Amino acid sequence: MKKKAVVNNTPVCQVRMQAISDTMSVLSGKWKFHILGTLIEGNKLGFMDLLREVNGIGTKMLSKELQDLEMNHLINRNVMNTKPITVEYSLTEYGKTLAPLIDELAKWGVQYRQSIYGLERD
Amino acid sequence: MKKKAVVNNTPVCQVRMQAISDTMSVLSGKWKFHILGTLIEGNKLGFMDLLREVNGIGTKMLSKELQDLEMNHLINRNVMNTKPITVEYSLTEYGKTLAPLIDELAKWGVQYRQSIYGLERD
DNA sequence: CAAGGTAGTATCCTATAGGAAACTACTTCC
DNA sequence: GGAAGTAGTTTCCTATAGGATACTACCTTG
Repeated sequence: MKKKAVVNNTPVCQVRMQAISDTMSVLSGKWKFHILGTLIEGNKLGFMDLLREVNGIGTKMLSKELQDLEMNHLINRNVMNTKPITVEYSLTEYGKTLAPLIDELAKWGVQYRQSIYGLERD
Repeated sequence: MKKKAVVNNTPVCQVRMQAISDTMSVLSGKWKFHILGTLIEGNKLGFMDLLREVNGIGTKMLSKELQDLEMNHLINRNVMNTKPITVEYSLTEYGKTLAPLIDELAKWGVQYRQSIYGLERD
């Protein structure tokens, strides 16, 4: 009897693995989830707003990550016609489809922290 | 009027950002989602099974990531009492709580790919 | 005209994530 | 006894992610 694949090498399973890679490559790096998470809460935010809200990020990374997200049509960059020029970053409609994923991420993190500090059942 | 935080610096918002960081640190790296995703499908898998199923991973990375996951109580490592010694990796009950998150990740990836290759609405 | 706000760029540097390949150690099959 | 399977470990190497810092450029306010 020849050794068969243990799980599925059916299309559906290949697709699943591919899909995980895709999502990870779009949301790669240390900051994208934070930025998106902040924009979900904040609706429309300027560059300096995000710099303040996203704890620990610097201008270089913020600038670069915002460009990445914009290129993938997850956020809008709107240069406003104000006296000191301001820029409004916001989620696109498409970017909003990430909300369930990010909520799930946050939900699990909350419950993870509880499982460690709440009850030391080790 | 003093400049106030634009979003919320309320506890709930701090907690959310913290939670995202927590989840990301537990699931950091290139492979953890793939490994967990495979174990969700495969139930119980050996080292070589995982090496075959997780496309592109090498022994060093697989070994290291499995150790990480085990340390965080997300997977079990069971050395079986077989003739050529085998090891069974499986999700812990706690690890299974990641299923919704990973499903969400995969779901979004599938729909992302469709949005690119399906309809070129650029 | 200096200070402070807006929104970034540019440069330099380093820690580390992760790949490739070789190697251990044990067993069973042919 | 050599090949092939189990499950890893070790070493060496490099690309790059990301931090710190300084800088541009424009506008407003005192």
